[in-house]
Amino acid sequence: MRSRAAERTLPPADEHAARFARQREADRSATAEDYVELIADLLREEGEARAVDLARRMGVSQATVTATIGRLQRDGLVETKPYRGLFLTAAGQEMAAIAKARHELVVRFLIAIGLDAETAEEDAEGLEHHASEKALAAFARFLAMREDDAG
Amino acid sequence: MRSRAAERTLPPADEHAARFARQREADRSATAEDYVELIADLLREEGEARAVDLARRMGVSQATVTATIGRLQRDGLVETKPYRGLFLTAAGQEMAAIAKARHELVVRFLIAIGLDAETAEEDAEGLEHHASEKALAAFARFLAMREDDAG
DNA sequence: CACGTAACTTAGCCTAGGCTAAATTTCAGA
DNA sequence: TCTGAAATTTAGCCTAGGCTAAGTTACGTG
Ligand SMILES: [Mn+2]
Ligand SMILES: [Mn+2]
Ligand SMILES: [Mn+2]
Ligand SMILES: [Mn+2]
Repeated sequence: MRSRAAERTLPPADEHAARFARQREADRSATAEDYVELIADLLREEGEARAVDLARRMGVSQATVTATIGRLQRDGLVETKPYRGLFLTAAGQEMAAIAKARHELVVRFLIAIGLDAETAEEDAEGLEHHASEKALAAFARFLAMREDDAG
Repeated sequence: MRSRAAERTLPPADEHAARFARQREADRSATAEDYVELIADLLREEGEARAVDLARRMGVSQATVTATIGRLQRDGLVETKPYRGLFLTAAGQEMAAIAKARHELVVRFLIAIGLDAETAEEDAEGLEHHASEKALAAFARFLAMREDDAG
């Protein structure tokens, strides 16, 4: 009988720990992903990506942007020409493309299950960093299936 | 014609910033949620919640657990009787209940859209902290609808 | 009952990512 | 060309959340 495992037991400790470790890993890469995605968007839509605009759009001080950009440079994702705005390395462009594709997939999926567009965008900004490849594939399948029905 | 807004424009800066701010807020509360949820699980399933077990299951050192518990105590979520394990305050129990319900809703939803149980658990550990109330409601609707179909 | 081990805490360190205030640099307009 | 405002950087600070190593404390067992 047991309706919906209310007495779900705890997983093995090491497996449990691995889940949290994966989550911490995702948290660490989230900032880099958001920054390179934003830089790519600004380059495409405004022609240049300035630190001021990053600060404004991230809701953060310019000093914070400078520090973060320093880390992104150290990690080979961003290049700067002093007082000339920001550019993405090949690695940065690749990360941005992946981040953007993932972001848009998550948004479309959330809208498909009934969220309004603005909430979908808000939630996607966080959710995108924690969805595994398998989850993204499931989202894509769901969207594809839905299009078939509409076909 | 335009198939799927490839030229999606950037949102207003303040709205954009608000999304990131919300995400940072969610990140800040994630640790507390995971800890109180785990403490509640351990209390229920093992009868007590020891710091050692938290460390093992979180994949973190005992010193880290001590420090984190200190913050949770400061924030009125946890109580400790020295060398007697951990307990939740009323606020802690409430947060744990909400976290657990949300966790399970996310897991069920992920399974419903085609994820295997283990991946669902892994992803839920991160996703749960970034799904808005509206998103959770959409997940619940989806599950309810699915049960109707099966009915 | 004492004593070794496990549990816990403390001390000291680190990084990411926030902040403000104070330089510094660039650039456009008078 | 000069000069002031805007953009950027630097300096100095903070918290969360990690770590290791070195104490302390409690407890079960011989
Ligand atoms: Mn994001
Ligand atoms: Mn994004
Ligand atoms: Mn979690
Ligand atoms: Mn959880």
